[in-house]
Amino acid sequence: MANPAPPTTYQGSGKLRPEELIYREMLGAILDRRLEPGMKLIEEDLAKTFSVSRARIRATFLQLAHDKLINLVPNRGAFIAEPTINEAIEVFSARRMIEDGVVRKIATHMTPDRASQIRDHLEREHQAHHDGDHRAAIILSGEFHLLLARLAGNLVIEEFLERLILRSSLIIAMYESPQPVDCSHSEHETLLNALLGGDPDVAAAEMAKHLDAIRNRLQLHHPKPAKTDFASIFGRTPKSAAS
Amino acid sequence: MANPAPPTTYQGSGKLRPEELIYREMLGAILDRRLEPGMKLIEEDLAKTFSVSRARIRATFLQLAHDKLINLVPNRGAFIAEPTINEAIEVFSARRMIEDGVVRKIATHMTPDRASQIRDHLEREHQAHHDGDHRAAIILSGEFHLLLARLAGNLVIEEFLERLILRSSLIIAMYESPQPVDCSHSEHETLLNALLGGDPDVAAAEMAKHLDAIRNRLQLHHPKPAKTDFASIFGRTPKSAAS
DNA sequence: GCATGCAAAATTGTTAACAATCATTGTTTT
DNA sequence: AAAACAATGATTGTTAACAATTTTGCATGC
Repeated sequence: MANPAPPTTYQGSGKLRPEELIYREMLGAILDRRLEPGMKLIEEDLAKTFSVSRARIRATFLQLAHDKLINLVPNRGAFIAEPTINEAIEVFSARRMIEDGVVRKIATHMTPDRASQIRDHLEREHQAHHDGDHRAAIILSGEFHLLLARLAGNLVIEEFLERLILRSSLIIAMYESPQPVDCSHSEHETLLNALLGGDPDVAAAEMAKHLDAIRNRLQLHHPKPAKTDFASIFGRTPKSAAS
Repeated sequence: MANPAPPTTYQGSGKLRPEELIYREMLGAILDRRLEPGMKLIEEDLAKTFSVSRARIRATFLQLAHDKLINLVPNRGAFIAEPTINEAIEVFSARRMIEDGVVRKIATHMTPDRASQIRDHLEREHQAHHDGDHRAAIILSGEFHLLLARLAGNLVIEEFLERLILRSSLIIAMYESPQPVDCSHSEHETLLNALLGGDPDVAAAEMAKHLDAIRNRLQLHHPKPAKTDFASIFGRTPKSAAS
């Protein structure tokens, strides 16, 4: 009894809730490395910064933690995630698995409309490269993969891959080589050609090659110190420092 | 500066936080259909039921919403999710994609230890069937797929599939045929044999067949009314009723 | 000098009260 | 009678204060 009303509609349809806004704001800061891995996030400071209540910051933390972008430890607070090497490997391995299915589906169901959507995106990537807009290039590079997922026509996969791509971005930010990573925009063109070929095996192989290439560009050996590591800053080895 | 301490450890290691407990409690109620799709969840009632603050219920809602088990609509509250037919199709399609990769990996990397783990699980499924413990059988059936994901050795995939399986369970609860669904425990044995065969293509095909079989056992046409539908209860069609 | 223990400050976790919003019921108007 | 309108009650959203915990700084003793 007392079963009042059906929910009817979906939640966040039109306008952006402030909660979502803060999420994206922090996300951007993380990917820009203005917030470095391991850094502590103090609720009250953030609340004042964004002019919202602490409760909302708390809710945002839960979202970020669910996406593995921060670590939430009880009674201690929130910290920017520090993906381990093993985690990095697993994320890219997972993407290989997922995107394998994605490109296979697209390759066997290519249409002129889809092809032009991909081409349009590549054009934007090319433009960003030409303009030297490194940040935009990185973002567009991630969105390329997201576009493919969308074209595969499965919202579940699309949402999952979106989170994986965000995680990948954090990993890339944490492990990228000193010289800026080539955003592999030319590899995306190669991929489009493979997709147009229509052979799912070829397309899948190309995607696997691409993801491996991204991973291999990382320096998955010594993560950048990130946190205030005075030993490396001052070039001497501490006698009994932490860890 | 002021970058005090690294997070060091992972969050929920040993003991179960009350938050997690409430999540599982509600989850069980949803899968048991004690909480029916579309039903409204009132914060204060739940808070009193579990003897916690409303804030914690709120946090739990966020988790459940992230896993698509409830819908959160602003200013209106939380409702048990009512997966649409299209959503159901996409969830199973996504599982096909993921589990394709999973069984391929297992088939090509089978070891005696892994095989015996699977056999042990099948034994438990068999036991549940024999005991007529329907609820246990359903849970074990889901955990079979989760075990395969674990054996594939990728935590990212494992966690994602866990959520997908929970969603599947809600879908099954919502769309299952009047007579209880055969939990396909024999199909799992067929799958094990395919995995032991070592041919990834055969194993993948068997998994696809299995997932399709589950989906086909559903009645993806008329979702059970669930909510208080007086029109159907009293057997007459309202003149200008909703929808 | 280094470790240990204690006190103060900072931070998170929790609770309770208040404000805003929505659903329902009852009333009025056309 | 049907639709628009208004008042009530229930429920969510927000804020602020308080309690519990952790971290930090400092003093003490070895």
